[in-house]
Amino acid sequence: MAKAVTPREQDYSQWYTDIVKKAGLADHSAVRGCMVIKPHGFAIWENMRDQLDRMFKETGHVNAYFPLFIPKSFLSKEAEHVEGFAKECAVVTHHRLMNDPNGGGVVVDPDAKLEEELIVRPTSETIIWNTYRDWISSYRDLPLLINQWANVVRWEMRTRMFLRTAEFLWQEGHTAHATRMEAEEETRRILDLYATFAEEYMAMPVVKGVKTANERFAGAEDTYTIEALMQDARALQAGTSHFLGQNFAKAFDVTFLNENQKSDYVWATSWGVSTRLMGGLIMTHSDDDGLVLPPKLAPQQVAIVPIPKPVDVIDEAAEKIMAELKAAGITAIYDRDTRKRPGFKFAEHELKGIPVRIGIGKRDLEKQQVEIARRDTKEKTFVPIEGAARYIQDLLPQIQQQLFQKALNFREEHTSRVDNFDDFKSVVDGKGGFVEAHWDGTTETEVKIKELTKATIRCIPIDQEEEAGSCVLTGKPSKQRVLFAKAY
RNA sequence: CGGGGUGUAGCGCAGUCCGGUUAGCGCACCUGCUUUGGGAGCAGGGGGUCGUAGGUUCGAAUCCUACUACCCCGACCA
Repeated sequence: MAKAVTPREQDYSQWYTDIVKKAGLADHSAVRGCMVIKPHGFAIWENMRDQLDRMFKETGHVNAYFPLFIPKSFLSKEAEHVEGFAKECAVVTHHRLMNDPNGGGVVVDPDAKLEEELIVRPTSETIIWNTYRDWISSYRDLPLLINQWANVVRWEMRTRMFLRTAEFLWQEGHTAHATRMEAEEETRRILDLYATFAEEYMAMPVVKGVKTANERFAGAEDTYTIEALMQDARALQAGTSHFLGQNFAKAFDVTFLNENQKSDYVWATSWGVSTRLMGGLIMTHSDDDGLVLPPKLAPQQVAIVPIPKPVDVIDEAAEKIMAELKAAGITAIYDRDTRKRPGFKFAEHELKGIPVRIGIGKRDLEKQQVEIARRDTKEKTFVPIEGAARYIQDLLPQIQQQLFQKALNFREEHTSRVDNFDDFKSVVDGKGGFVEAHWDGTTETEVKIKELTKATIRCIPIDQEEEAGSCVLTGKPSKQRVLFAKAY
């Protein structure tokens, strides 16, 4: 029986870490703040990555790869950018080790000091724009639509698996355009792409919006975001798309000749999603029995379990269903390991989040039926063996849809509209979730609210009507509600 | 960087306050038999520089000092 999951207590963090470990997704590593992504976790990430990659390519983007190391001087060329990232950079200062003259192990060779220190990229804007300068000279070179899949390092003080690790995997898109409007369109196009991916593949509802100046990416003119709500009613920034204006073009002197033979700086965007999405996926759907995966991202969508153990007739039936599933484009495993008993396999597959299980026993075969169990609802049903593959083909999209709907219902139940500060505080401290409230538009008020409640402005939602009101803290006039929440 | 906690077998822990045979338990692992429709049972077995270094003591997992690693809570951030 699936237990209701409302792990709002302090042990939510432990619950989350347990699932990550027990489901075989990742582990703490020998290096502080870094994690080992295990095969099951990586397989899910690969599915996400492949789908995103397809979507990028469908919208005209191509992949490339830029260096891991960034000369220190590059980082300081864009003033806000360096200020945003300086505090969390790993720096390479030497290129050689030597045996410790005082005995023992090895030490850094002082003679191998680098003339210019190298930063391990926390993001690649600087080295990419330094490169783009040479790639762009004419409007015919534009737009330049490049994405890279890479790892980056941000030396965070506090880490959590997938949500915030010192090293993480991500994709970062960096585009150059001839006009402001084109770049703005690109920023929004990617935001929509991210939202589509989150909702249709991860079954994770998101709110699209704009960040306030205070929460904006270092060096951007506008930062767009998708914000999701986790099961402990805290918000997660799941992806960002930045309109960079001409900031980086100016910092790295990237100009082009337009059709009127006039030189101009290019307009830029950058955007990214990371392995943090894995954290979002886990925290959106999991229950006390482990991970729950949406069918579209599950490395294996179906697990077939022989009950109690594989014998010829069961093998035969399983192989037949496997072939039918494969023909329908459904991935399945037949778990005929004779060393584990059925109950163990059930629990193991549930822990790993495999969306559907087929149980085949001799008693079932006598009735020409198999048992089909859903991971998300734990419902079991018997279906005729002949129609099993067909049944699952219909079932998977239903599961996908219902996972989304369940998460959406949760979000709606945890979205509150408040008009005074007492209510604001009691909602933030109590049931949590998103709070729609008026804000006077100043950073000062935003910071004050954060100090008082720990809630931050997640975004100014895009798909929302304007509505006159007064700021929940200061009472000053406001044109639109913004979305507050405690966030990861 | 501040506050708290934990380092004992692959994993999870007890033992530490109050020092005293050979350091223990559960899971996992190995062998055998019996089992097998929701994480099998019984019997036997293997595996430990008790985080590191020093100190106190006849004797240290246990007491003292320093160091170190990791986890949790803050501040920072995708």
